[in-house]
Amino acid sequence: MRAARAPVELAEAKGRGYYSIGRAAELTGVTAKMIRHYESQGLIPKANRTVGDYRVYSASDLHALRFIRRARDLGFSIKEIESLLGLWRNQRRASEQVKRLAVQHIAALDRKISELQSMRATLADLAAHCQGDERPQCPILDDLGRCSGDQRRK
Amino acid sequence: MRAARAPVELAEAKGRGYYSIGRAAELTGVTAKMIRHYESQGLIPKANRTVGDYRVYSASDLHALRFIRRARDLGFSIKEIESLLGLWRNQRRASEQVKRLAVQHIAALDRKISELQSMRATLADLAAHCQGDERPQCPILDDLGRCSGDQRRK
DNA sequence: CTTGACCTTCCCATGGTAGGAAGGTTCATC
DNA sequence: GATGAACCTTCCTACCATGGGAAGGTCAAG
Repeated sequence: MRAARAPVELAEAKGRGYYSIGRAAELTGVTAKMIRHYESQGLIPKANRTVGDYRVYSASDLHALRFIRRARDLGFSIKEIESLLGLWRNQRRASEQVKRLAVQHIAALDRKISELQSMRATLADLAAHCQGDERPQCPILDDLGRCSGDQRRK
Repeated sequence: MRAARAPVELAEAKGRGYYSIGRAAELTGVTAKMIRHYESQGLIPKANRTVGDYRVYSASDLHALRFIRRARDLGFSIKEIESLLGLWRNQRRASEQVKRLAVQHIAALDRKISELQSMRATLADLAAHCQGDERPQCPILDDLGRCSGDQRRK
């Protein structure tokens, strides 16, 4: 029997309900690469290691990884996820703070969406006027090449 | 008719209708940084230089830069712009080729848009159920932390 | 000749993800 | 107890478009 906090062997860790990084990746949908990356960025705490220096993850570590995965699927940036994780772990948070982050993010998504929609509309309009045949005449290129109004960026 | 390809002085170049990189940037909305970058990437040909090694741009160079700027505003990638520029310069292109690129890009924009819309919808739904008050109970965090279905990536 | 605006090149950073090389660990099977 | 596969380790590179900044050269005007 090994003394308390000394690094353990992989098999033993598994027996105690720990998971290797590959298994954690499978179970959470976050690649092993990204788990290491998040650790190096400080988004998640440094994982415990076995004697062979393998990372091991507990069920609650997996829980956090799933949280991250889900938040990324919703388009939150790593910084935002850092905040969300903080609130998640803080039992005394006010849901108002969480909602504020969510609402801000919704607004950001809306901005992105309407930006893309405006591109799409312009391009669809151009394409609609293009014959799309073997002739060289093309309103799309004509438009792209035209000297348009204000060239200066915001 | 200008005698040779010998580099000229800046003042002389300006007199002949050439523009410095800073001026070109102002006039096209493409920053000087990006103009150099595009040149290094081969998107635009190497600029002519003065004896002092300053880049100079002709009116038609500016035209191409505006083309690039406009295409980027429409969300085309550099690779796509490379193709578009090729077609633009080729007087014998078929407008069909241009249209195909445009249509493909519209489809890509549509995919992005609906991806963002789906994120937005999920998040708005979560936010709608969150009281947003001083209490810690929060459906947004609850959802993020919940073990959802299939974690494996495509 | 000096000043200051403008230019040059070169390096570094962003953000999120992935690929790969070179080498060590674990574990099951012979 | 050796071998080989599967897995892990660290470290470096790349993507894409953009921008920041340093160190130094060029140019026009005073």
